[in-house]
Amino acid sequence: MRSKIDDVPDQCAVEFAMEILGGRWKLAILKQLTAGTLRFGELRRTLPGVTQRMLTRQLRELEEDGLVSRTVYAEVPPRVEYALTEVGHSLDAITEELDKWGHWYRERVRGGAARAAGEEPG
Amino acid sequence: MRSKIDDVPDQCAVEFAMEILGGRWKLAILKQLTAGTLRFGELRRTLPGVTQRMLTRQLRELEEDGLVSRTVYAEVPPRVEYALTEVGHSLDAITEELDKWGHWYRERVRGGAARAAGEEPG
DNA sequence: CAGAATCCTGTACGATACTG
DNA sequence: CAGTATCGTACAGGATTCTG
Repeated sequence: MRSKIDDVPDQCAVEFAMEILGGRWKLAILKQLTAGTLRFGELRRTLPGVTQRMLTRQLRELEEDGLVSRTVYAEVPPRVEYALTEVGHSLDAITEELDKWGHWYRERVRGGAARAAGEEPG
Repeated sequence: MRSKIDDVPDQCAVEFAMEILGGRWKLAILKQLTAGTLRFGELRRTLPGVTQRMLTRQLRELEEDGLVSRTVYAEVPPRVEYALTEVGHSLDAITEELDKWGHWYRERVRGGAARAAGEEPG
């Protein structure tokens, strides 16, 4: 999913953004970390669907892209903490809105899709 | 990518949102349509990377999810217009911010990642 | 506890060709 | 023009096991 867009002109920055934020868990991870630092296990517990493998991989990619920082403590048992970098925090508003939208949309479809609109998520 | 989350509790709405908006082109498509109605070919031209097949599929899914409306005109040559529904428009702010972020991030990585932050995208 | 290693599968996505 | 129909592949994502 990375480094496919290089020569693409300016046109669609959303496309480019999705190269970074694509993947099923990325934005969810970022959302969880907006609240603050989390250990690997904690993060895992907040995302019931994700496996360790996927969580590890996505975190590594987010780290590579400079959105997440990874701090390893030389202790036993091991402790690894993840936090948003400054760049990562630049997405706080978006993940927040996405969360609200997801909530709103879920209620909307659960409650019957064809009811009168009027209450927007944002 | 659809209908995997059913029994998942309220916890992570971002995860749920990505079930709807996941896929490489969904959000880019939605962004393009914020400006207004577009024909299939027009839409295709604004997204240089996408194939007809993928564009068709993603549009169908967006239609199923009630984010996009599809209008077929009984003409020859055929004309099909796509537009955001009201629900689709509820994502305008998000796609807009995502676009700005993508732009900002791209400049950031292009210009050298380690420069002093301070100018946020939003 | 936080992972690395290994193996496996579904499907997202793509290229090409054909059609009303 | 706006699709469908086929065929094919890469990789996202998962299950399980092993380790410092």
